Amino acid sequence: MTLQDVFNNFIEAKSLFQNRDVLSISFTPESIPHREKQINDLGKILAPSLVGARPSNVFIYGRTGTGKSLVSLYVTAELLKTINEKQKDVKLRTIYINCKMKKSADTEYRLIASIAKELGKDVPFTGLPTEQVYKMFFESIDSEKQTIIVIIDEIDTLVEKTGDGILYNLTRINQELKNAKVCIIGITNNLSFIDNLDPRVKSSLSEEELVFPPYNAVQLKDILRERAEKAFSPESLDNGVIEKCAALAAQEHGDARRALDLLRVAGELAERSGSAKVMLQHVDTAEEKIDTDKFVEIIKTQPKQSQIVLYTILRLTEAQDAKLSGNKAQPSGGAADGKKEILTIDVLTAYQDNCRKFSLKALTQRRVSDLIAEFDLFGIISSKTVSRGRYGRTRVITLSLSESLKEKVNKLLNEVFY
DNA sequence: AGTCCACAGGAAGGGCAGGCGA
DNA sequence: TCGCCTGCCCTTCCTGTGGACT
Repeated sequence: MTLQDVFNNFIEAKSLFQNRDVLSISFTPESIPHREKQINDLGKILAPSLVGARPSNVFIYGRTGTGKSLVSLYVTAELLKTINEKQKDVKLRTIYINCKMKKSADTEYRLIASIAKELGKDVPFTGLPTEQVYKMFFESIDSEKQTIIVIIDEIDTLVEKTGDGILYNLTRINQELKNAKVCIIGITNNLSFIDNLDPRVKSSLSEEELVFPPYNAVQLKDILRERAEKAFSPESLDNGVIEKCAALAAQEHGDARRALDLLRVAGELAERSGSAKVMLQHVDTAEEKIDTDKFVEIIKTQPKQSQIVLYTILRLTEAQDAKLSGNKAQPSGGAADGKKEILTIDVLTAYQDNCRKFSLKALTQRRVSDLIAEFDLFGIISSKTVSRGRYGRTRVITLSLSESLKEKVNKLLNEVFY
């Protein structure tokens, strides 16, 4: 089959999808099922902006995919709509910033610069003193009588990196403004985040608090059904597909994003395989594919030093597995003898060997320790610090990749180093 | 009860790249 | 071009830690 055939087939084939964008994360639906209470609560809190008053700052908690960002965007959009229709003399602006977007708002400078940019000020990515950026920011908001609602998504990422000084500055901002009023909506999925904040920041940022509980399987099913109706052509889904996606995502702390991803990827897989319907097995494959893609993408984008650390852990795990299966073959040896755990020192020495092998400069133990911790955070390995008494404290490291994923990562890293 | 191990992980700061204004 | 600023990656130095050993 030539590439032209592939394209022709794609054009001619009856698509399972009507509008696949409906299943993407960035799609804003007309209604948000099972979030009526949160929408109303947030609406009540933000309503003062309709008459030009400053709403209380709000803090929104909830795990990923519980609709926090969606509800915030929805409510602010509705506010703007209402103002356009009924309160034309009131000026309201809303700004949405996601701190997890790398290089856009993960430092104090970048956050302020992003907000200022949204307000039409041209601020360079870097180069100016932070104080000057603040000044530009103040000027841009205080230039007229207006209310500005700033939604800061993944606010914990920002504070983790830069400390809570920036939140202190932001929550105090209203005392310095003459014309404008600023309201901050902080969104986080880290439930213990606010407890670690400076008490002054804590009290002013969380004047109001909203909690978004996870969706259960039934609610996820409703959400999926509504989206699927718009996303897929009629009769494109086999019985039980939606239920399965909902159930799988419900296991994963009720993450609607995950449910939508599953459905979308299952649909794409079905379409690619030429199936007339999305079947249950497509959902299974989709689940595996999503996990694989996530990990492979993370590993691919890591710097070389991180990759070599992971490569080392992979080699050590392999060597250990080989040893274990060797012991099984000859039971006299006893499995316990062969079961050597992988410790920080093992990784470090093997890593240094590998660096020599690939002519790379080896990093210090301190840094390698951080890289190992990063992989733990990604969920690629799992490590547990254990105290071995007289033999010190160390980390026991195990690879948490499935066999098929291990193979893929292995291939990827081999390509990088050979 | 005290010691000691082998780290974990915090703090401080160096060096470099990228970007700005003068 | 120079001086200045920020972000990032990294090192150095240091303190803290939990449990086996003495």
